[in-house]
Amino acid sequence: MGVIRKTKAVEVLLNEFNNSPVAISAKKLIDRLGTTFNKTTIYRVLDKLEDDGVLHSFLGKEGHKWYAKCNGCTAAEHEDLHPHFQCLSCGKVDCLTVRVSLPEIPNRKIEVSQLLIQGKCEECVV
Amino acid sequence: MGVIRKTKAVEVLLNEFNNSPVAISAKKLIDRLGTTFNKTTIYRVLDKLEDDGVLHSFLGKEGHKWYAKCNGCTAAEHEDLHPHFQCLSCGKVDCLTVRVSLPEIPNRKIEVSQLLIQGKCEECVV
DNA sequence: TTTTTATTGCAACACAGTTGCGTTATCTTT
DNA sequence: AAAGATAACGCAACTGTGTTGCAATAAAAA
Repeated sequence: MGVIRKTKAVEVLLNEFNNSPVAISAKKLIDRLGTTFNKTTIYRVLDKLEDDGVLHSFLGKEGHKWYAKCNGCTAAEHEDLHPHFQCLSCGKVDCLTVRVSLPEIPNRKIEVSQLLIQGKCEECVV
Repeated sequence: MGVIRKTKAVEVLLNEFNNSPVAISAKKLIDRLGTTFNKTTIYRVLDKLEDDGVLHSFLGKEGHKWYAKCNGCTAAEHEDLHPHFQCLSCGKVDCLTVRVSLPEIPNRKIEVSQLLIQGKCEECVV
């Protein structure tokens, strides 16, 4: 696949991620841009950007999909194995820069992995 | 909360987990037992067993809920921080016995964490 | 400018999980 | 053992993300 045409939707969505250091959920993007673009379009553009290695996705608190900019991923392979931190108070999700060492698992082939850590973020820890 | 009454549904569901070394998804339990019990009942019993520290839950591949027996959890606190392995071919989910050391995260309070590793299980690796 | 076809919007759908409420079953009290 | 209290159940209708089919539109190629 791959993003072929530079459309308004692609441009606006990329802009959202360039202006945000944190991850954004599909739902939030629809809340934000749903009057300008149809939700179907938003879901489809996010899908494509992920296939292209521009964004990576993961599942947050309630199984909802979140997206964030990739670092060093290609369309061929998503290299991001970094953990995500979701605040249980404000809902915010950060990409953590730490690398996690996966445990040894005999006889199995690891393809993807995602580590979601939940708790209270800097602002919500009183 | 806590499971108070020993009903048929509780008994049958506990039995499912006692006979299974792997995790089971809520959906699969409904497929299996949906003619005997209403799906609402199944969801509610699973909820309760989790509150009681009998089962722990986590999110699998598509954000679906999976349950497995707890080891050393109490109603007060779920101690299970072990990772889960889901096979992308057959869908099976195992609880891994390895402990994962979480990365240091300054200024944040970690409450829960879940590590889902995906790939091919022993039987599906050719 | 015309043609090609990727992308969009719309409406309807899919489906795991939830909620309200009247009924039933379990446990307690007498 | 029977009556009363209430937790648990079944049912039906509902939520809310996310998806699909298809006709209309717009980006890029010819």
